[in-house]
Amino acid sequence: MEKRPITLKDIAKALDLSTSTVSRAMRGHPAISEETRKLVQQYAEEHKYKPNTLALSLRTNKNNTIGVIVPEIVHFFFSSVLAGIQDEAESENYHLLMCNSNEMYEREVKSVQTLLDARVCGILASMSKNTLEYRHFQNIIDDDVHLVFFDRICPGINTDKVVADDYRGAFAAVDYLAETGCSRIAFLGADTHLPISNNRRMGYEDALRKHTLPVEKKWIKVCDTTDLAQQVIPEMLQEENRPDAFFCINDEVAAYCLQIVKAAGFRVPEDISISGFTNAYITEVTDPTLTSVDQHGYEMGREAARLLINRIEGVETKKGVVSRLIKTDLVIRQSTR
Amino acid sequence: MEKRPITLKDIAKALDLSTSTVSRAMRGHPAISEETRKLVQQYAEEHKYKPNTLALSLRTNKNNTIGVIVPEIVHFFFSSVLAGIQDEAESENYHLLMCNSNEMYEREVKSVQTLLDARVCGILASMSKNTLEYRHFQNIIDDDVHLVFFDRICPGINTDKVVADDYRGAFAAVDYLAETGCSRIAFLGADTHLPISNNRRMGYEDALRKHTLPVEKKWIKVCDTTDLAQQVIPEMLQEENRPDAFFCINDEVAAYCLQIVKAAGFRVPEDISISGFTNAYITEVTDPTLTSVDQHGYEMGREAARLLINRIEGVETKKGVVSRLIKTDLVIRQSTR
DNA sequence: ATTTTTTATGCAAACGTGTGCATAACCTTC
DNA sequence: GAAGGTTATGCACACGTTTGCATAAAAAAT
Repeated sequence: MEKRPITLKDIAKALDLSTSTVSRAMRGHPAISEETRKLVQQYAEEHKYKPNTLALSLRTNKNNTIGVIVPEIVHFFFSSVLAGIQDEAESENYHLLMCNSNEMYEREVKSVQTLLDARVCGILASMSKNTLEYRHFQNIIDDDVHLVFFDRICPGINTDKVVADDYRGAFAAVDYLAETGCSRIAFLGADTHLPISNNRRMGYEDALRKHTLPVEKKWIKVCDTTDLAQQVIPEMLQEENRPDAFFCINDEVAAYCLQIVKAAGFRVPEDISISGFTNAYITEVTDPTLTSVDQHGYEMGREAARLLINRIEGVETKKGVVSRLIKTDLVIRQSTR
Repeated sequence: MEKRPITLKDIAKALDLSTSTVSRAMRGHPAISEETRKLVQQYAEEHKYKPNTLALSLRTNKNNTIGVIVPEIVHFFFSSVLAGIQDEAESENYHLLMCNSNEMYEREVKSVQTLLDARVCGILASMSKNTLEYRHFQNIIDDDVHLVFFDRICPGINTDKVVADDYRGAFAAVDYLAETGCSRIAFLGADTHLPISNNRRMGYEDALRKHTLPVEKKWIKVCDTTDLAQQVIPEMLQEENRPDAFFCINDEVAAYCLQIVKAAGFRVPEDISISGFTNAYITEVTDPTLTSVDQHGYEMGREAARLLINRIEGVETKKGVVSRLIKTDLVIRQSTR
């Protein structure tokens, strides 16, 4: 009844050879005669021999698996990154162990534990929003497991990272807004401890300065969820000196911003311009369609996976930290003039 | 330099015991004295002993890993399912090995191979659109690996499945369209060999019959991508007897349909009603927002994972095929009257 | 005091591979 | 024909666990 898969030992017994000979024959060791090599390989082929990866892993202490921790799965950007990681890993014959922190610190810690217990060769991680304690990430490094951060890097940990060029993306978008006549440009960002938000804000501010526009505190808000959008944006619209453009940290906020602005009776882009960030699918279905900054998540995923694999296999030998920057591209649609 | 993780053997040596005793002490075997048990467990705790899962897997021939094959990752519905699978697997201490067929038959076959080679305990799969040959799925069963299909089931393979109640979802949507005064309701579906499409079409037809509306061939089209939408919908709008409602197989097509219909000068929902399927994120950002049928992807993922794990652990003992139906819910928004 | 039972521990094999070393057989060379 | 070289194969162990069986020591029963 039980159909046990065929092993090297079985082949050895059947062909009256030792397992070592069979093992060597399979991997084309030079000290094996052409004759027996063919014999063994043919027999293996016929009986559909599959090396037991578990045994192999135990032997070599390498399981060819890399772990991924994302803060969210149902998310255009992160799923794009995941797709890139997946493709790169697959082409290099690595398996993918996926964990989802769900933007919760505790689950992030647990995910790290899970991956270390599974003895992965390396970990790709994007930090949860509310993670302020970094001990668990340090544990990875202390265990001599390679670690590469992508997008949401961890400021307290000194390790390789792949990030989008947030500064230039933000600069390009705000520069465009200013050039098309907007002068009161609001920045809807995330918590200041997140580098992605800070970098974009610097791009935003520098673009304003380039056009000699003032950097006003009241136009810079933490507003990175749709809930916050419902709360923050209406208030801003009611001020005597309301913004004439919104540069949003992500496309969801931008889409909600668009709805709120329209509902308040303003025309987009004639009265108010709006730009998002990510260039997610939804930018094409709003009315008007949304201008956004493409983050190239797929490429970021590929790049991060490649870097990690290079580290694992010793191809990347740089002693210090390797930082890769993924270019960002402004995609102009109808929500800006 | 090399920081080798501590093993049972190390503990044994340090405490001058045999590895077997240490092993038993760790797992609370009754034939071990309270004294040594505490001694061992404390030492293990202090030295942060972690059982080597690879060795364990080899020993028990179970690696506590389940494989998932999805046709697409950057996809609201599939990523929702993935999130559900992930949560359920994690709570049952199973790892997740993820594969992405990218709607390509060849990659699907390769993914199955990958997962079988990795010796997963079971596989969750949703079929690629253009898969017509089922040999690779049969291989899974022949290898005595558990297999559960979700959503896009494979008609030729006799195994457990979890699907949405497509029939009732479609029925509810079309019923609603008819009740709100639509009488020329178009069905934009997928290829007929996909059960999800057929089931929805049956729901569509039955709802029409309930309202004694004719089932017209010319209003039933294969149109499941945005590319096809651009091509099919304008033609339908130009006919003398144009549809006054579109029931679309997914929300992307519905969103594009909405754009096309609006661009052609029709009002939604006054002139033409539109309903999607899935209840993805985009339904809330279009203008008007989109009526859709919620497929509860997350629940489907959880249910599928639970069923698979029950099979693996022998909890689910039913001899034949287990079929689970996930309820669907019509969510009414502004694109219908 | 001897036998039986109980209790706690160790030995050795197993899971499927890979590899250093030994060895046997064959071939070359003088 | 013996020494040395080459070629092909096998032995034994290692990776880290678990587990059936044997066994030593202690306790209980006769």
